[in-house]
Amino acid sequence: MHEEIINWFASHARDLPWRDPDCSAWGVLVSEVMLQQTPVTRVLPVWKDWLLRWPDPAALAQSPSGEAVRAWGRLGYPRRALRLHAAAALMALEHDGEVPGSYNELLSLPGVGSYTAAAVAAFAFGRRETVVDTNIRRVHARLIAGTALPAPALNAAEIRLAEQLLPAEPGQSVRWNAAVMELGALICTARSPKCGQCPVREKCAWLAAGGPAPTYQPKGQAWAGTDRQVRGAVMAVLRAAGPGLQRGLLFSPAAALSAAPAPDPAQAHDSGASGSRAVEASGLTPTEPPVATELARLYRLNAEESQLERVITGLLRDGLAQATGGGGIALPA
DNA sequence: TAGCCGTGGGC
DNA sequence: TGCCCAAGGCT
Repeated sequence: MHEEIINWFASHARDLPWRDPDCSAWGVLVSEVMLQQTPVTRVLPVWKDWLLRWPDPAALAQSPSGEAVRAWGRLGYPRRALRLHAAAALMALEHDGEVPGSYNELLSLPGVGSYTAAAVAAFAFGRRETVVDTNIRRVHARLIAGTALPAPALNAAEIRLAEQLLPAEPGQSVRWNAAVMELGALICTARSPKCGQCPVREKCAWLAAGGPAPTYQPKGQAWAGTDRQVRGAVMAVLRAAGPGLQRGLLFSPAAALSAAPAPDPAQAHDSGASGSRAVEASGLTPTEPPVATELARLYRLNAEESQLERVITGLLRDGLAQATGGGGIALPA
């Protein structure tokens, strides 16, 4: 089983820049943090820009945290950018500007949990670590346990299984971790697995059992109308705006209506500029076209003032508002 | 531990 | 069209 999966990996692995032997440990760490809950295709361009701009932890630590949040763009979960910046500052201060190589040192960095610590120790430093991510959990569930999906939450039995399956030799253990993860990402996928292309389909307990359905219903996350949706829209405004964003702009329906881009897609390219003029005309504050566009997106959500207040409080609590220069939105209008 | 935290592509 | 899901971490 190990040989078949590792051989499959040798011929089918994606050519990803953070897998290049010349990629720095910093590059690996940045990739792992960006890849937390975010697909590879969306990470790639941001990762490349990020490493060109900040080739090592010290470089990032010397930039304001808001720059990290803006460079993060629309990858999602922007607190990751803040934590990566904090991790860079900590590495500059306590690790001589280097990414530490041990699991425990990595685990102590903000935004680095058990998965990321193990992955960086393994993939950047060649260590023998038990890496357990969602792909590996799913492959183990099917191949070994014979179930369609892993348990709703990671448990001790899964970790023990992963430890038992990990090859003893460090180099082989690294390849095994990467190979099982890649198998889960490309073949043994959550939705419609490509069992016909699987190198270990003959050994799969789930297939042998006839591919039984999941025994529980994964609960989806609500989105429309939630604080998360509003928070994302406010964050987009904060990223687009420079320091000094006016609180009133976030709450004003007048600015909302006038800043709204034309619904006609043919005129959509013009929406930013016209929105900007409209916002300026509303007398609230001078602003930039991208700000007007993001304001318009926020207003179309029709959030109640109480919801906006709650979301802004959360962004202040997390430090995201201050980092982007929008700390002033805490003040009364 | 369960709930929260963004975003957009694919089915 | 919605809904599902993606190399999780933190509280």
